[in-house]
Amino acid sequence: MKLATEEFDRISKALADPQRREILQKLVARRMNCSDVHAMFNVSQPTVSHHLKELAIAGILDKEKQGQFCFYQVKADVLSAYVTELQRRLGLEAIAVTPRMK
Amino acid sequence: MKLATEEFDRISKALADPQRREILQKLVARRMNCSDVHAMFNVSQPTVSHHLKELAIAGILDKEKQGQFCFYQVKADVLSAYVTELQRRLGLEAIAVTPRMK
DNA sequence: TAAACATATCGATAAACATCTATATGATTC
DNA sequence: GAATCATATAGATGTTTATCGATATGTTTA
Repeated sequence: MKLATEEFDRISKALADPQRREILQKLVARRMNCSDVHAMFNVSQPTVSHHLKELAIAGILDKEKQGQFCFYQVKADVLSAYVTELQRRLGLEAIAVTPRMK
Repeated sequence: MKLATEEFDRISKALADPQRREILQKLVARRMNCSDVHAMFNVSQPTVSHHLKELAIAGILDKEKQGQFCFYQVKADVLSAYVTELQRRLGLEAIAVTPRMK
């Protein structure tokens, strides 16, 4: 999977915020809905919603609506592609990066 | 090499800006001084100086003064450590990342 | 259908930041 | 030592952004 420059830029920016990185890390462990995430952090529900949206727009979260709930899930292949591209740009050995789990 | 959370945060933020990433990429190819970098981009000299400072504070550039010139050089080991830590946090296989050249 | 719940959007605010011009500092050269 | 060059700092400006409270929208349940 090849990332366009625009996508790469978006992801870099999405990963720049510590709060967003923490949210993402929780979602790496398991798929969750908005209120699950909200319960884990000391920020308001709109703030969580905003961050999830940013991560989804960046393409690293998949959003799936189920009734009144909205589940967010990490797109490991996009993250892999991002890290690979980052390595390339930084002049590091481009070892293929694979998701830990299927 | 293990990165503290604070260093990791700094680097993430340093890599969030496209202009800074482009500057960094030029420095990956070869060590340069400030005016060399300045000549490559359409931003003012103070802006270049600012970006180089940010990258240096983040720990991914080494700054070496030689007379009136100031050379900046990529610290590949720090970048490697950053990418490795990023992979770990993103739940990707933690394959050791090594610099392309010694 | 009314109440409760989950999520998103709106509008505001304060802080961070990328950039500029002007200037200071320090090194080289004539 | 005056002029020139390389870099850094100061101060200002406009933009982006992280966050909030209030509210809208849509869904489930009593």
